Amino acid sequence: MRLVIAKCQVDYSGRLSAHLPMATRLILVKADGSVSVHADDRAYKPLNWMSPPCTLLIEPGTGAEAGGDVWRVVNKAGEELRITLAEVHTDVSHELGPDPGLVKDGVEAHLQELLALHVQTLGEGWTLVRREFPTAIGPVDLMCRDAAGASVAVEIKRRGEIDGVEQLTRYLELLNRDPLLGPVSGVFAAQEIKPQARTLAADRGIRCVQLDYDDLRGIEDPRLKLF
Amino acid sequence: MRLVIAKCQVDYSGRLSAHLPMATRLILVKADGSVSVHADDRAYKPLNWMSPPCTLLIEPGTGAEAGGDVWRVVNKAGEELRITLAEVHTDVSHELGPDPGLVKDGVEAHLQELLALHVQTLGEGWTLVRREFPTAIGPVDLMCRDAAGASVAVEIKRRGEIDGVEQLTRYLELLNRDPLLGPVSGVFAAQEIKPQARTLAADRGIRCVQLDYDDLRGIEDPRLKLF
DNA sequence: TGATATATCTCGAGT
DNA sequence: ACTCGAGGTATATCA
Repeated sequence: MRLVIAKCQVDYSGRLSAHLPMATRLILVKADGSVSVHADDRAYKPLNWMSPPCTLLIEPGTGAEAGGDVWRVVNKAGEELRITLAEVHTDVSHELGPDPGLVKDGVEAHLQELLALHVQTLGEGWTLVRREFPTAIGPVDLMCRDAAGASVAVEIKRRGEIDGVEQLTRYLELLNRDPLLGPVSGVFAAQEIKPQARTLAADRGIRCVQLDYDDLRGIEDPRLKLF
Repeated sequence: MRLVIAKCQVDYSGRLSAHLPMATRLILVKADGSVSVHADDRAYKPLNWMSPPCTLLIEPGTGAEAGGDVWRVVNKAGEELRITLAEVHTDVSHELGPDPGLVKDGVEAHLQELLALHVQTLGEGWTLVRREFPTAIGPVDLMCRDAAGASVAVEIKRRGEIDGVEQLTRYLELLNRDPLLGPVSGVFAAQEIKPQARTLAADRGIRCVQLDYDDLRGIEDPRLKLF
């Protein structure tokens, strides 16, 4: 990893064109060859960048002025990030080695696990038929039966948006062509459901259920509640 | 901007939980108080971060060992990024000042502007009714009339994918419920149209038009072409 | 402030 | 190589 703080001008041409006028910024060159340019705000997003795989070519500046070099970062798609250096304030390098990587908890897969364990939160007397119930166009998150024994397809999202409703609609359309399954209704379950998604679901006769991750995780054996 | 290269362990708890085992990484502290942790790969995305507005509290390590400090970065929502330092290899600071900011060209908004100015590229004798034509589920990018006076809804994307076709389909379904507008047909216009999107559009009777940004920008007053 | 749409989205998994 | 889905998406715009 090489860290350069320098006055620079940056031009990107590729999927779009973007231009950064001359100013002092941080330039990050990583071991995989990628380059990013950061201002002194926003944690997440660089002002400009080139993702790996890409190649950095340094063209020495003409004459004696400090900086002056032009860095050209190019990738296979023909995109180019061109950095023109004017004054270099800092230039340090350090070998970091590979990173052991990130461990996450609380993503959609966990919601599915938890809800599979507690389908009764969707309705009294409901039972789980199976997780990842296969269809021709992909697996339904949960297939359940309600207290009356009717089939219910459940689509789970962390954030429920319109796309998720469309997805469940496609499943339901397909599943309802199978007379053996009988009529299949739908439940759209998410930690957060956008108004648009709610509206579309209502229009399609799909029930929306808001999930609480901590509640689901905290559900105790109901027998314990007798005491 | 403060740049620290250090062996560190990182834990995030907030919208989910995430953990990074002890390893050498770059820690970026920006002037707005935001903090990000980078490995030696991937230009764009930090391993972990806290977006502004947030507060950095440094708790001195116990005893004499180098590093040892614990950094706690918290925001108003109660999310916390906790960085435990073990060995500090580099620690430099530099004042960057505000950035003049990025100038972009070629995004969807520009395509919409240009196409609104040149609806005749969609068909001889076409006219623009209005941009951002409102419907109950959101605005249609362009509403036009063809040479025969029939309504046409135009959805514009930089990259045309299946979602865009679904979106236009929803608009068309809604618009065609309004007998005053008469039958409304659809045009899906994009710089690049994925085969899947093209197929779905054909299935729905939606015409696909591939846009060329440079062509659109370069269209001159037709009268000039007489000379 | 909340909702909505865009993004050089990025990134990973699966085909 | 391409597609699809998820993301602590982030970010800007608009009500």
